[in-house]
Amino acid sequence: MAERPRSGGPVKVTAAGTRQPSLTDVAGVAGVSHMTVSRVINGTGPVRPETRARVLAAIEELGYRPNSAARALVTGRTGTLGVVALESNLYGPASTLYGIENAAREAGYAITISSVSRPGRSSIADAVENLRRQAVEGVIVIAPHVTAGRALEAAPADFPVVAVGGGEAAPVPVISVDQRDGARRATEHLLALGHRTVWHVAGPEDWLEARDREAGWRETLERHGANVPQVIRGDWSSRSGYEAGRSLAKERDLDAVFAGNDQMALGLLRAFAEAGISVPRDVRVAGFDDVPEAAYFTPPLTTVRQDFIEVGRRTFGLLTQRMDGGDRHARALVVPELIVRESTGPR
Amino acid sequence: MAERPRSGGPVKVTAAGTRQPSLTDVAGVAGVSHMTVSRVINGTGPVRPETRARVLAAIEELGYRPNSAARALVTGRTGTLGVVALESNLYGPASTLYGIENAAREAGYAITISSVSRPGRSSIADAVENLRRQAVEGVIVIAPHVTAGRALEAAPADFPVVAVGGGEAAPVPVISVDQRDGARRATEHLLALGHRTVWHVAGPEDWLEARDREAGWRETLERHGANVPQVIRGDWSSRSGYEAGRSLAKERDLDAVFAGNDQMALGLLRAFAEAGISVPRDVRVAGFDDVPEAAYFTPPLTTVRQDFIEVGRRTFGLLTQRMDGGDRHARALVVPELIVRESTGPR
DNA sequence: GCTCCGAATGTTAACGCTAACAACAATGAT
DNA sequence: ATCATTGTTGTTAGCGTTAACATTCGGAGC
Repeated sequence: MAERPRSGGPVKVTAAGTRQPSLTDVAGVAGVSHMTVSRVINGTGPVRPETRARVLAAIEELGYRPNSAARALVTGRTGTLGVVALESNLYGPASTLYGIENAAREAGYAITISSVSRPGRSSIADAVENLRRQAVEGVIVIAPHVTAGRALEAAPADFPVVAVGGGEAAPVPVISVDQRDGARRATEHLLALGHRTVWHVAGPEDWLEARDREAGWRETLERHGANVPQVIRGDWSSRSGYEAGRSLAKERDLDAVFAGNDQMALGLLRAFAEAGISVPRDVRVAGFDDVPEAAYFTPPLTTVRQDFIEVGRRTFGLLTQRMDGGDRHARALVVPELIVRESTGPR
Repeated sequence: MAERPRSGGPVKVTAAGTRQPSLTDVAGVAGVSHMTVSRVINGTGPVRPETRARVLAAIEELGYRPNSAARALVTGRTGTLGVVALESNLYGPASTLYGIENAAREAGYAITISSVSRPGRSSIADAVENLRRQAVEGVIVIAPHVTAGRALEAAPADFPVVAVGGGEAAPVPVISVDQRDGARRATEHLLALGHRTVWHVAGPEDWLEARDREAGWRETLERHGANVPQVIRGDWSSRSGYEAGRSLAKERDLDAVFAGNDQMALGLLRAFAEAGISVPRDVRVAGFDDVPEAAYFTPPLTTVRQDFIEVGRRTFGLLTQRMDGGDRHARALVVPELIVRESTGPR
């Protein structure tokens, strides 16, 4: 029953103002060395149960909180990952962010974000540099943008960066949803309904997702020997979809339209309603993303669902692999799913 | 012309593997002491132009990056703020987050996020504690939730926490949009169109915003001597709005409905369309938030716009004030704006 | 020619923590 | 009884940075 004296020497107690208690303070109260306290906290090395209890009590009493800066300094690890996010309310990126944050938190990592208002080669590079200055251990770039991919081509080999949904050519691991496959599914679904061809309202040209969806649509039409109409280009917004719809409404043999995302599909529906074109009776419409509202559009929208939470989780997985020295050219594909609703329903 | 020798003693060059260069390494290359390098980097103290140039060259050459952990350890400041965000794709919270991140970045702060899947007393407290362990200098809680507010009541006085859109009773600075006023505007707009009363589809009871909007609606009706119909409760989702719409469609003298947010309004529109009820001819509908899609609903939705970017900016401002010892009971209100569209248009 | 001053630089000591090794007791084997 | 072994605790030395003080040096003032 080694009843040690409750305090050894002159203990540096939280006296001068508001200084946070340190390991040494706890050690003083518990009557042990600071090392023993460290061992209790980290579970490294053996500690006698009574000692442990005494230390835990002291920690509780002082409200001790480990100093992460000191820990990071000595271990060289910060336990923080950076995410470069496009500053937008687009459903996909936001969901991906939460997926990543969840997976990271479970694994004991914190997430620091650096947002980018307009993606561009230098802004992405700046954001990454900004995060490196925060001493993150790795960076995830959510920027499904052509220029983002280009920015990543210069990614240094000695620092782990992964990209989600972009930068196919960059020497960093990439995880993405198979946009082509999704577009193929939507297009084939429309063709199977007997339409001779399918129009397409594409997203902005500098988005990889937009390109891939367009490519998937085009390939499918060509494979089926269908005529490939002129692409109409939008910017993902409902407004641009609306404008596309206004010009499409003038088209004579308009049968089916595949929109690059749900927002633009909404704009289409709006424009068609105004023009007295009934969906699905006169024209069938499909979208992409399956935002939660899509089921309540007028009419409910057929669309392609992407599992963003899964994307986030796998992205985190790819990053940890990369941090452990994994391949710079790893790739992962998430397969989307077609959700059929009334907008492509029976007439 | 003090041409010092290019290297003094045995400089600890980046030799053993991948160790990052330190101040001392830079000092060795530049032929100065590490303190001079520190002064060049931080702009503290005088340095001769030639010396500065030499140091900058050495920094460039080695690709030196200051070690933020070491800096944080000695200064006691991490330059990081924490944000507790509700894990949702709701338009408002996501926009607020970006507003905060922008303002913070401009001021040289990094943002660490900790998301919370379901708000609750302990989960919020856990998230805050989690962030404190990351040594953030202050925390912003975006959780317009009743329980969130309650969790903040226990917020320690020695650590700066601010809340956005919640926790009216908590001893922390709060910034919020004037929900009551927004609801009043929408309700009065509908009453002014000649309706005897206005129905309300409210958000979940444990959301403060839902309560405030409901209160604003109720007050307005009472002030105008209108009958106050039974509130229908949703959960912000389009699905719940749709269900509310189905039951409202059976109501006999249904004239006008004020939905607690735009998503639920969308559900209403859908249900009414299915029931053969025309908006705005048979029923007028208003929403809340002005999500970007609202202008393209069928019909375009009258709604109350909140400036979330402004909210984010002011939240950051309030936090920095608080960190400088500002009042724990500061409050800030952002005034919303009514946007009139076809859903409450002429019949 | 000497002192004094300020500009420029250097030296030393923390900051709070973990890694590495040292020390000591109790335990069991010999 | 002796010695290695194991369990438990302590001591010391950094990690890379900034704060505080010390030093050097050239020129201004007398």
